[in-house]
Amino acid sequence: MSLISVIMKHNDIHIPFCDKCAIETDSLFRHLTKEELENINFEKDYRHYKRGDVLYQEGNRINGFYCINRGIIKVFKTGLDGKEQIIRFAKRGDIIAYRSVISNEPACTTAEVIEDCSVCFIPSEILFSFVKSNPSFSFELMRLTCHELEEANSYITDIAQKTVRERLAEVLLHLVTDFGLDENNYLKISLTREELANIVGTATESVIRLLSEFKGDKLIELHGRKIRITNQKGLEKISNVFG
Amino acid sequence: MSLISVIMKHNDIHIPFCDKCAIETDSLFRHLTKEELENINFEKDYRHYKRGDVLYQEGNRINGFYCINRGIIKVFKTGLDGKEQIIRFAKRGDIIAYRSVISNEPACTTAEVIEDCSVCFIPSEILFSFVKSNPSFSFELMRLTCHELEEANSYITDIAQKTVRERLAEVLLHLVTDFGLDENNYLKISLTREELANIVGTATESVIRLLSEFKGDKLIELHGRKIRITNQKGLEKISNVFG
DNA sequence: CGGTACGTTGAGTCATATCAACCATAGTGG
DNA sequence: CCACTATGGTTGATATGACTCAACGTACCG
Repeated sequence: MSLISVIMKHNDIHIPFCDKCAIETDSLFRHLTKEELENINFEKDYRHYKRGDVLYQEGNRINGFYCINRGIIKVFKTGLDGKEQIIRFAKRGDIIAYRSVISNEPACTTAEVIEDCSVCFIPSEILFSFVKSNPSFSFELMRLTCHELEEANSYITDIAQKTVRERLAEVLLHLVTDFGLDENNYLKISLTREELANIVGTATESVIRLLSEFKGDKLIELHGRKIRITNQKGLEKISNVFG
Repeated sequence: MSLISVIMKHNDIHIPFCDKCAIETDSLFRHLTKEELENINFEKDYRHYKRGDVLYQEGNRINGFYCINRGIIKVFKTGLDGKEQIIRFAKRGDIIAYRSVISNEPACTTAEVIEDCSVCFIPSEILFSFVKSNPSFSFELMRLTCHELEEANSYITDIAQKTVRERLAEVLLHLVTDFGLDENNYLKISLTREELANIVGTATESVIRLLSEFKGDKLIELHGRKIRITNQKGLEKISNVFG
């Protein structure tokens, strides 16, 4: 086996270059200068995590933020009786933990790996310096935050006013737009029933019952954790997204 | 009646100076330079609204944001069947609508006056120019947004996991911290039962029933819309704020 | 005086949570 | 290799929190 093929085979262990990654993922970092990107490249730490690993935990002080290169992470808050409420997911190109860095407070969420991840860890000071010195980066970060805020507010309205049934349909559709379907219309992300319940904000049993109801109505098919979307319009109708 | 006394009597109609106001309210604007404050002062528009007036409506394009000088505003989203979900309140020193300005999207909330207001309207361009040219202002605005985001996430967790009873107690406590109590322990803000329901995310009747239950348990007293907090510890216990 | 908005109470219903039992699968260790 | 355990999934029975609907009271306002 030649050296080249070894490199090719294990190319995921090679540290990705921020400038390349920024363009590919169309991430926030595309607003950085060449010098700034090189700066991150030099300062960052490339790390690998497996399903179930915790990147940081609610209450932890963190001294940097994460940019996801590969894999999927769930970000959740822990409520009463330790029940998780999943706030968001992060995938390639997304950054997490920046909120705690900006507000200089302990993390108010926990980040746990759902699909094996490679992430870049970037020290707080780098973020601070970019925010101070690069107005257009700063502006984009602000836009990103505003966008998340708007999503959070929408979700408050949903969760306060919609039924569990409607919310579950809506969550499935969100997963479709965020993670996409494969060639056979299977959702690319797979979650446990409990995780689904922790997004929707309901009991695991309720998710199970509603999923099999959707299945009975020929809206989806269930193959273990893989969910096939067979009637997206039907889900949209249930979810009430358009009033 | 002397000229002085006329001025004194009607001093609320005189346009407040941003530099004075920024210091008094300890608002975001304290991070602006003297020149920038003078710039706002020159460009801004001072407006008055009465209870029930709408500053801007969901879906509107807005070309500026508001800084509240006096009064109280509720900011809400309209859900299914037109039911309001109150997202936040704004009072003296708070700014609203900045999110839509930053993301350059139509407003995703409606702002309506709860207590007669005086507000300064500041054109979008001013905000943009400050964000671009004043990193410390920009940073503080980002912190503010992050703070709101964190609050929204907490509320999602609450609303998904707590009972209406717990949430109502929690909302009352939030109103205490945000608006305070007068010398007789009456909440300084008064809301209709429906408005309370639209914060908690429940039906008006449920709020009424629970309020009179709290009253029966000697936690509060009800005198029309005025609510007297007689046992704050009791409310804290019910609200489950400390696990 | 009638009208309108808000507040209150009661009765009935339903969606959803809770509790409990059971099955399937995979990993572990003796 | 098999019992053992843990985890996740499923189903049924039951309980109940909260919503809905409806009626009525109250207060203010022109």
